[in-house]
Amino acid sequence: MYSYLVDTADRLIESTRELLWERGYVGMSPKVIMARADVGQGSMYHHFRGKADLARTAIDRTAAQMRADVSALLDGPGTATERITAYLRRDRDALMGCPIGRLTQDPGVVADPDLRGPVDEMFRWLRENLARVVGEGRDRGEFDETLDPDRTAAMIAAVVQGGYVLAKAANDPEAFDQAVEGAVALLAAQAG
Amino acid sequence: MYSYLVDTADRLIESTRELLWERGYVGMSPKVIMARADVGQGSMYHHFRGKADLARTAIDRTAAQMRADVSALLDGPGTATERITAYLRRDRDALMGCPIGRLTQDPGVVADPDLRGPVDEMFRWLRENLARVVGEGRDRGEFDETLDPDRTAAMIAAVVQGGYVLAKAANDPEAFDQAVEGAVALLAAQAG
DNA sequence: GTCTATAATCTGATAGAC
DNA sequence: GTCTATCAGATTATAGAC
Repeated sequence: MYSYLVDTADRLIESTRELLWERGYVGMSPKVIMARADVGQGSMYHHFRGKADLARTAIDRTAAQMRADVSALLDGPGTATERITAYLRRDRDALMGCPIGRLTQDPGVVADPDLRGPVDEMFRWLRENLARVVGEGRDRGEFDETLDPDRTAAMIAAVVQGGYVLAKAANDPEAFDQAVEGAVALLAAQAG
Repeated sequence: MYSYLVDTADRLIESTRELLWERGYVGMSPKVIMARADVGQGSMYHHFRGKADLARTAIDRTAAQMRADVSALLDGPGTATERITAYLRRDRDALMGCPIGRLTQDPGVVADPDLRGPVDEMFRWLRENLARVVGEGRDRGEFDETLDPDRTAAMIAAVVQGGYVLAKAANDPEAFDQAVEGAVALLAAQAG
């Protein structure tokens, strides 16, 4: 796997990113990371200090990618309502869950400030950007004046993260869609 | 710990319940379960077949307790709006997260039908009951006729589960409250 | 940079004595 | 019912040769 990636460190990082998503920090081992990257033990400990170092690098890369993806939607064309709806309805594999959000349930991540830090920053950034768009919509008269941007932003982010939980529990992506559409409908009703 | 519990099996179950909540299935080991319960290895393998058996028993007990707690709120007094708000604002240690919801992020639970089953049933039950109350509120004129009970129920359950994710990411219970209050405000606006 | 060897500890059990 | 002994394999590295 990852044979298309020439760089050894790069293959290790991609392997770690996938495993963090699939199994979390406590659920993955250096051995499995190396096997998936097709990299020997000596190479791994040459490029990284260990499991935590690899995880930190992988989390940073995933967070950066997510910021770019979300920015494209929230700063794209359309009204505030349209951009928020685009974020909510964004194409997702609901059964995979959120590669950053799942880390909040991981005792190994929560216990290590170096690992929790990027997760914290990511959600802080997300909520700020959602709140900004909600505020824009409110100022343009799309939403009621009384709508609180911060709370609404937190609700939107929570519905997405919770939607993954429902989908995984039911082993059915439809549960995610139901939650998202429930939120879209309430926001639309509020706008009208 | 658990010295007040006379029964050995009971102490093992309580220990497992706590560890599943704190560390998840892949993050806990029989050794730690036994140490916390102050029970020897021989006793543990006498009462249970192993880690999975213990976890199954612990999850069932936690799910039963949660059903009772939620029923008390949803089937209690008050309008539909009041009961749903009571569920959303229910006293919680947001930084602890949901003892059932966190299991959906656990590869060891998701991979084992015996362990995922009770989690699936719990959320199915929760969504059905929330949908029933939303439906009652709609029929009584508390909510707009166009409000979809199933989607709204999924949204409510998702906001709670996602609220835990935000709180853990920020290491601050306030994030949970923000998400919940965002949902309460949207539901209230819908009612008006 | 990559390889193999080594190691202390943990994991999740089984076996059999008491 | 509870105890200790034992076990094969995983975990998370370090050491030193190549």
